[in-house]
Amino acid sequence: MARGGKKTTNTAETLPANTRALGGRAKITINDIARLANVSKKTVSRVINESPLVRQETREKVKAIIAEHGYAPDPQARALAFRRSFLVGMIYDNPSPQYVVNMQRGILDVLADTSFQLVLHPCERSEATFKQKIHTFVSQQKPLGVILPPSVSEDDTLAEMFEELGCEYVRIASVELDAPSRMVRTHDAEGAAQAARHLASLGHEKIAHIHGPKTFRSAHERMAGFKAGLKEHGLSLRKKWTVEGAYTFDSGVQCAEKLIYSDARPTAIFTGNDEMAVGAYQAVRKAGLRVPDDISVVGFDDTPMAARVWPPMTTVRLPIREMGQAAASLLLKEPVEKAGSELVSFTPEIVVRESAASPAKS
Amino acid sequence: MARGGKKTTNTAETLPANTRALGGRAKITINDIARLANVSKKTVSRVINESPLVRQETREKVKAIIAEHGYAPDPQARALAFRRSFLVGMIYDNPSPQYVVNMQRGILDVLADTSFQLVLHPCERSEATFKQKIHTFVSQQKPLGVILPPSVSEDDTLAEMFEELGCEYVRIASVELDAPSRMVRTHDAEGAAQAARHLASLGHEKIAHIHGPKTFRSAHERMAGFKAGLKEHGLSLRKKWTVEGAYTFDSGVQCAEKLIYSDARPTAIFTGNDEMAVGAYQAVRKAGLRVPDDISVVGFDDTPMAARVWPPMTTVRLPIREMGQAAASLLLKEPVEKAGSELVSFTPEIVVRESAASPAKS
DNA sequence: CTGAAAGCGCTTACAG
DNA sequence: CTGAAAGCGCTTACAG
Repeated sequence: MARGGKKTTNTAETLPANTRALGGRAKITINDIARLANVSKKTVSRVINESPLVRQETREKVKAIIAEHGYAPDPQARALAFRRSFLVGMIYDNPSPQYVVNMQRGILDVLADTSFQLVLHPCERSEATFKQKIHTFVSQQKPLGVILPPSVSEDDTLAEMFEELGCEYVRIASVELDAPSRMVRTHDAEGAAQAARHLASLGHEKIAHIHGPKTFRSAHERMAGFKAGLKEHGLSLRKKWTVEGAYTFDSGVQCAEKLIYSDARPTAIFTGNDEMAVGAYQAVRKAGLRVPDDISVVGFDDTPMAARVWPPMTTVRLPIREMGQAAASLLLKEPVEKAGSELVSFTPEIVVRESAASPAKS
Repeated sequence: MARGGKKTTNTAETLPANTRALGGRAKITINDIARLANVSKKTVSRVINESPLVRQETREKVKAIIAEHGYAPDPQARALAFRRSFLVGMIYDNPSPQYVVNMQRGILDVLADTSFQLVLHPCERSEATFKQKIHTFVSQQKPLGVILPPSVSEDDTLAEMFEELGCEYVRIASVELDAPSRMVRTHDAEGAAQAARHLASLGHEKIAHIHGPKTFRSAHERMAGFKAGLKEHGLSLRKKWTVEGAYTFDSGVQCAEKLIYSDARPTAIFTGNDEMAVGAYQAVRKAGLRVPDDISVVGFDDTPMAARVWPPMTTVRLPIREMGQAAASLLLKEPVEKAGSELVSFTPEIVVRESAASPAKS
């Protein structure tokens, strides 16, 4: 048995002092495993990285010793040698906390049993240093990949930057912006069309829409789908009933108030997301009116909040957590496996609760 | 000028091929800075790490060259040499998404302009592998430190584990569990007492409390404070009006229904957190009753949701984001600086909105 | 105050 | 299928 370390002058007693971690017991390394298995560290490395170039027998022997000693390779050392860390970044500017937390959960579901960690990188597209900060983040941390929910996902120049930096990415968006292996697509237009059909079939004609910011592609998609749905019923979205919000609660309140206090008050409002829908609820109530008796409200996303407000909100469900899972799965798969596979996509579906009813006869 | 690299046989033209990152331009390293500044790499290292053992003149020269070339040391290489990464972990089991997202924001506020990254580590205290997973996370990733919101923060054996692993930690809790340098303390009892005083002064006598799970110290603190507040007004919390929830919306609905359909219906409910308060709203409405006309509801936390429900909720505000900031600041400060400083603490304050009113005369 | 040597724990590139 | 050498980009430990 080759028991000699590289420093043959060190006795077994003097070695541990060098190898003890801060306050911990001596940490086992690839060298220990190699010595115990009577192979080179390179072979251990091959086993760790699942290289096919290892004899079955050798592989099993090494694996057994790894398991026996509970050895796990050091992520920092691997990162340095690989020039790539074991981190997955989530880069986001979405203002809805529910959206953010659900997506995190989805990603974490997939990362849970891997050696990858989720690192958060919030940002502001309006900041001048927006891209530079992301560039610094990626070139410093060298994550395996990044996951981009809207609206960050919609920025093509950002995608090019990741490409140049050799960083994998998955874009979650309502438009097919990239190769299938880099996309999780949501059919927002179809979801919005369902909302339109629902309101139209309840008998509404005075229908308003509070859409998200123009900088979000989803805002355009949802509006377009909504218009298409109305058209099927011979209706159209009037300009005076089309208001731009910011996907935030406060903007929902303000936009809904604009509609409520206009000369021609609509009987139904479809909002670009649930946050704004809850804002609309607030405005309706402040005005002494009721949902849905006086004004019907339909949201988008089906965040947990939608079922918790009163009346429970009719909204279009986007499976955000599952989308996060899908994005993380795409990132972790080998390029070979996902090549040729079709696009991963999700079609939202309307969840009918109690915030939309037939308009009062007036 | 010493222009020779270590491989003097390489010409300037052949070097870049070795030093190019995946798809990127040649990356500048500590060796380049050392060569350009005409000092050893060790001296550059000293400047990076702000060692006082560098002559002012030398320091400035090196700093200028670092700035000129936009050099930033490689975090993975530093982590390997330091045996400590540039990550900050947030280890949490709090079921409230709003709480989680607000705390993340607070932490990120502080980490934003540093070289530290926030890594998420959700967990389940009920799982058998709970501690083992955290142990693996910490010993693998070697974060600079971890931030522990309740209820993870309340586990003393966990704190000991971090100590043994040589990992810094900050515990956010409603009880003084640790040294001031490792604690962000919240005076939950005082906040709950304010809720009690408020309800008592409105004239309520039949007052119920839906508290959080017994595994959360905050649940005990809030209940104790609430009882103390009631006592000041000659009131006491009756056992039949004391129900244990799980800090979740659903448990709030169930517990409130138990109270509503009991023989003796209370006129006011104080819940251990806002999630459960919103659940109580739901139960009240399902029963055909109104908040606050039939039953007053007071929450705890003042998450964004509290102001968005109808009627806007009276609740006890805990500055969660600021608590996250405080915890991150504690973690990043040098041990010397924070030693001797007093305990960082936050006292919650009641926010009076519209969900609590005087009970109807019956 | 400064530097040359050795090392952190892995992988790449090369050779057999 | 396997291994010895060199290297990833930093810091520690030691010497001056």
